[in-house]
Amino acid sequence: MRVSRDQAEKNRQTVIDVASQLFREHGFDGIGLKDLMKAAGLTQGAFYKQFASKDDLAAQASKRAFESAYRLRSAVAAANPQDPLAAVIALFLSMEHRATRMDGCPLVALGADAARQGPEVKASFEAGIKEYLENFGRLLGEVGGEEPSGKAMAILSTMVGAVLLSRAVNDERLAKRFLQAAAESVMGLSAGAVQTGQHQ
Amino acid sequence: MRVSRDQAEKNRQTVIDVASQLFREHGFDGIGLKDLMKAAGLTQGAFYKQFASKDDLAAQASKRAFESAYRLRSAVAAANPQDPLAAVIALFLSMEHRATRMDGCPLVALGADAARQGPEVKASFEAGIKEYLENFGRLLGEVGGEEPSGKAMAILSTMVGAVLLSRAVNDERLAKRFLQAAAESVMGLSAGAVQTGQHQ
DNA sequence: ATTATCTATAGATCTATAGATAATGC
DNA sequence: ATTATCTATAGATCTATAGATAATGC
Repeated sequence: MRVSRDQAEKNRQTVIDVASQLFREHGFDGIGLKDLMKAAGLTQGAFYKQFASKDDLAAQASKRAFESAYRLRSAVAAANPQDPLAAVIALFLSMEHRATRMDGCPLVALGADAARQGPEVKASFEAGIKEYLENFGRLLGEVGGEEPSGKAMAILSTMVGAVLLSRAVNDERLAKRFLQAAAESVMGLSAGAVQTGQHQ
Repeated sequence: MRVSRDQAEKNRQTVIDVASQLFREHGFDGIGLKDLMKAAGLTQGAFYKQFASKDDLAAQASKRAFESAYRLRSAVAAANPQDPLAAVIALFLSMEHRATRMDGCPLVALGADAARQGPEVKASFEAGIKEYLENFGRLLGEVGGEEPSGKAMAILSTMVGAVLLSRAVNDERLAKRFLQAAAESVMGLSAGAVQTGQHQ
């Protein structure tokens, strides 16, 4: 029954990965520990050797979700050196992003849930939001001031709101128009940004 | 024990009102029927004479939440005939709105939850979103075309995202800056709107 | 000897239903 | 006679814990 420490650590990472997806899909309250552990290939009994509580897992899974969102943005930016910001915006405001809650932005999927959670989860979200803002600031060609810029905050707000609203309506045409309207608005906001061809 | 039909109908309305607030506060999965009925001054047993299921109540409570949001927008617009749009925007992007989830915009509080709910709840949200867009279209001075305008969609997306993000961070200063950045961006988008002094 | 995972379970809570009760509505 | 609400409960599920098991790590 017992596995090696190496394997135990791998199992723990799998639980966090799986939880980061299933929480985004069902909400923090929409899935139980039994189903989470089963999806990770374990039983519920193993949970409390790995995590202090469901809240603890929620905080770690949130952090993980922001990490994979960051990795995806970086990869897309690197693949489009001529206009990395436009590429990141297009990815965020795509119908594919709307369709894949499980792998999408945690702010859209869990932002409202996070506002109701304990301090651990909220800390993960606050850090994730600041990372988004720094990231956008750099893509906008801003010098790395310590304060996030209003422009970055407006862009993030618009994109998060648009994907949220596009998911809340069944009408696919309306959903698409939300994403397009946000894209136009955000591209307008980012116009005038220095195009250095550099990113990260 | 039995009450008059009049009183029974009043009780039903109270349940819907209370649920529209408590769902916004705790999420659809964050509060049970027992607590909802208790908050309405009844016991859980009375629930199923009034509603078909929790989903049914969720759909009706969502509709009610959009109605009271609409009433509030109308009142604020009527009280500020010189610039009703600016007044509605200022209300939406206020720290008071951020603080009162229970009485605030259902899109911010429950938009992500709604995307995971059944068709009844989603229908309430779709109708509520279309109402917001028509409302903003009129305030922008647009003639009432059948299609919501991209401008109205961008404004709604930005405001919903900004309040959502402002609630997800603990840092009050950052929260305020999100709202301010969104206000500036949205006022820029709405510039050029016809100022007729008429509303509704 | 230690420990990662398992099965089993405690105790609380969830949605939904059943039957009793007491007031309304005819 | 009808029925709105109550108490009580069924059956499922939730988080968390306890103790058994079997493999690792020393």
